[in-house]
Amino acid sequence: MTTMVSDVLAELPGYVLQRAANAMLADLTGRLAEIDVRISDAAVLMQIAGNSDPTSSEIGRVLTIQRANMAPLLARLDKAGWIRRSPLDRKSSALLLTEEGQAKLEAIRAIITRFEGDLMARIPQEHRSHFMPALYALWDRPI
Amino acid sequence: MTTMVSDVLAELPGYVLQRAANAMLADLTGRLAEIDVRISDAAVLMQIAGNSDPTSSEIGRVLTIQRANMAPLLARLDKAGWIRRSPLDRKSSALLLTEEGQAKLEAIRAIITRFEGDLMARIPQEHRSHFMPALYALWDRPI
DNA sequence: GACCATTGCTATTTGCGATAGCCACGCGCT
DNA sequence: AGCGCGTGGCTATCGCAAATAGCAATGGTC
Repeated sequence: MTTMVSDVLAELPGYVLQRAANAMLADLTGRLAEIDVRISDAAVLMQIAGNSDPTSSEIGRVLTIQRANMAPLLARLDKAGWIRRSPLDRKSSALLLTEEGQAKLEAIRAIITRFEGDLMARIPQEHRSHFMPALYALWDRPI
Repeated sequence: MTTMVSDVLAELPGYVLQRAANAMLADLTGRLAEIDVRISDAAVLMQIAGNSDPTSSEIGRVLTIQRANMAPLLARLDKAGWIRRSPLDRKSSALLLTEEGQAKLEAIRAIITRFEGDLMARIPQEHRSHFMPALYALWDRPI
């Protein structure tokens, strides 16, 4: 008995969205694992690099990661030697990439660029230009 | 100082896909919570209803849920009185919906139907018909 | 009848997110 | 200047989904 069971959910948009996101995530997770980076690491490093003197809370706000969850994440990045904190006042610190962090970031960027290219390439070209606009419509972006 | 930090990842398709999926998931989770159902519950119940005498492993295979993770999930559904097991042989059992399970399923279907409608409605109509085909291209469907 | 894959399960771990609570600091208000 | 509210950074803990390892027993195949 092979698979007499059919996926009756396969035509539900929400379900298919979830499956697609999962497949994408698994792929990217695997690619980043080869340089010992998690997706959340990559996201935070890229946000730090792309903004000037961001604080932990600010990064958390853009990425929708709560302060409480930023703490251990940043601790890992710190321990890995990729970021460092530079006090802005007695309360908050700016996050900065170290030399090692910059190097790691370049490796990450290379992987991401290739990954996003591969991703879009999988979408038949007649649908490709509609992909991002459709997704934006579903993402409740906080401004 | 409001939010001087911009989301530099916002143009990456994979990232936006993930954000859209998250928004969708959060919405559906909330709607199903009102009838005390989790998304995974709903998925399993719908698969059981849509196939004849499926076993736990078969359902797990279509939904990509490992056997080990099916066990506690089914235990919950069983405890809730929504499913029951009918032995096929001494090794496997067919999963069946109870009366209560059928009733719950109807409530689930109502919510899902509405949800999927709302979801598609958010997508500007010029992109709408491209949505599912694009996602299918990303989902490595196991036949 | 023997062997091997499969079934259903327990137990444990990891990743990610959410909640609650803490202390200290800054900022705006009067 | 002083007060108080909101915020920043953090610890600790929980929930959920998924993954791994291992196990006993069965079914199917040769």
